[in-house]
Amino acid sequence: MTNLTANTIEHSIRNNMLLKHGSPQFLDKLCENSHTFQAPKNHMFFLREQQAEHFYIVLHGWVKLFRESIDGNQAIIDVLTSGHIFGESALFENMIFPYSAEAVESMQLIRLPLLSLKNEIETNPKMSLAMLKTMSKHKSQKNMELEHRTLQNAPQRIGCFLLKLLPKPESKEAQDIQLPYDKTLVSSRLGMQPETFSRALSKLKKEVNLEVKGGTITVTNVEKLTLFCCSACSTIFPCGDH
Amino acid sequence: MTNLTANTIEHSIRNNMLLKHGSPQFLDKLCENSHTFQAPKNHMFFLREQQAEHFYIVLHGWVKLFRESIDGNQAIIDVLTSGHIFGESALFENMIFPYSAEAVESMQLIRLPLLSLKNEIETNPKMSLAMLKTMSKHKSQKNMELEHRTLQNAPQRIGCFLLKLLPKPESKEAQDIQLPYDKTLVSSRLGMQPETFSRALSKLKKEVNLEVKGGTITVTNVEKLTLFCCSACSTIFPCGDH
DNA sequence: TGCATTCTTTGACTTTTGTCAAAACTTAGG
DNA sequence: CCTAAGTTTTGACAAAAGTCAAAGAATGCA
Repeated sequence: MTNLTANTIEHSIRNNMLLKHGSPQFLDKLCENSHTFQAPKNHMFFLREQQAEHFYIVLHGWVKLFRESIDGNQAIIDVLTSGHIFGESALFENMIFPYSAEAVESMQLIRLPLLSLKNEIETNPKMSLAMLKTMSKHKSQKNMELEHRTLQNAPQRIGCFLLKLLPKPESKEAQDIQLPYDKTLVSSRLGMQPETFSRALSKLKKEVNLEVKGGTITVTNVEKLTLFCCSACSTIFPCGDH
Repeated sequence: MTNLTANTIEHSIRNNMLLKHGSPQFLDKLCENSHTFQAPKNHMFFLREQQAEHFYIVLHGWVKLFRESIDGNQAIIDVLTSGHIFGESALFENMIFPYSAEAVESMQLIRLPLLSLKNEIETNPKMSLAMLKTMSKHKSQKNMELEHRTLQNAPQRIGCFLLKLLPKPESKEAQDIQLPYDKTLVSSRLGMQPETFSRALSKLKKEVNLEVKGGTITVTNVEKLTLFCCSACSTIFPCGDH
């Protein structure tokens, strides 16, 4: 686990994909008002509909962002790890969180004041352009996901998920993948039941020669996997959907 | 059909939800460089992957935005009508259109230079904030759609689609709805086959007492419809997903 | 180390959605 | 007014995904 010196924390703030575009004063203030902490597994950072005062940077571990239906089902919106921020969406939703956020495992984070970010976006054109870029990426990822739900079946969606985890996306040689979180969460991230996931993975395994041992998956034939998944899709891997 | 005086065209540009936040000079230039035209049914405005030079405002009629998979299936991204713009997404995708656009029926539009918009967003903070707002709305709509695909079945998705078309969303009295485009397109907009749509609509009809006559649907019991659809969802109608 | 908890897989079955073919219905043009 | 083309519905069946229950694995903690 990361050793949390003041330096690594500042680094995470100042080098964040989005935040780094802020003014020096903004970044200084942000660092000053940051609160670093450890959250245990299943910790709820906030609930949907709640008034938003902070946003978060993940230092270590995984968070899931989700919504719950009236009759008690969950829809996973995203699952994030180191370097990613969450909660910032409330900025554009009247300072109300549009999703709930829960720690998937014990994790380290930085909590930051949302109002500072709001102010910086509204007053620093560079920052609003950076936000625009970030948001646009999110949007096109959502479009991609929707396309996947429409055109791909369960084994194909799993294959696509695996492709994005390849350590060497460009290489065609056999590669090992480690599932980043448990299979139950992967399945709901992909919008299917755990049982469906399990069976679909077996099917995929036979279809494209995977070796599965727990959360470790060896892709023997990257090309075969790519063909299997991407033929149902509008782009062929590597497709920028990362 | 609208009578296309120079006035109505300028009005559509200057009062567009996004564009109206531009500077006077920008709007003047935009009006100057606008090209208004009529497109026949099935006209392709552009194809995905194509270099983008223009974006469009719909004056009349419906466009569909979509992608096509390698093996020939379509995923509908959106279906838009009067007042909406399309093609502008290329701005954030290296000036490459991320979807194809086709006229659903004979329609009227304005074609505008994308570079002007790009420049305005990059130099006018007000405009970039307006773009941010627009984009954020799109993003949260996509999240909503994804939630629907995850949690709702076919009849519920149709019901939800109908709710958004209610002339008096707040009122609970019986109301007539006119489907805005043909059922085949509605079904693919909702991510299902036409046959599934047809059967799911019959089911919905029985379940919540609809009267269906062609493209005209009478909702007798708004509350019942709401309950039927929204119980699978994280918010109850009217849910801001418009 | 060993138990308890949680995760994952499997089996049997149901429900939902898709597919293909044909019939019924609409609609626009001639 | 009638035909031709396109849209919508229906039937029969197939495939995909969900459900429920139970058995197997893996994991963490005491």
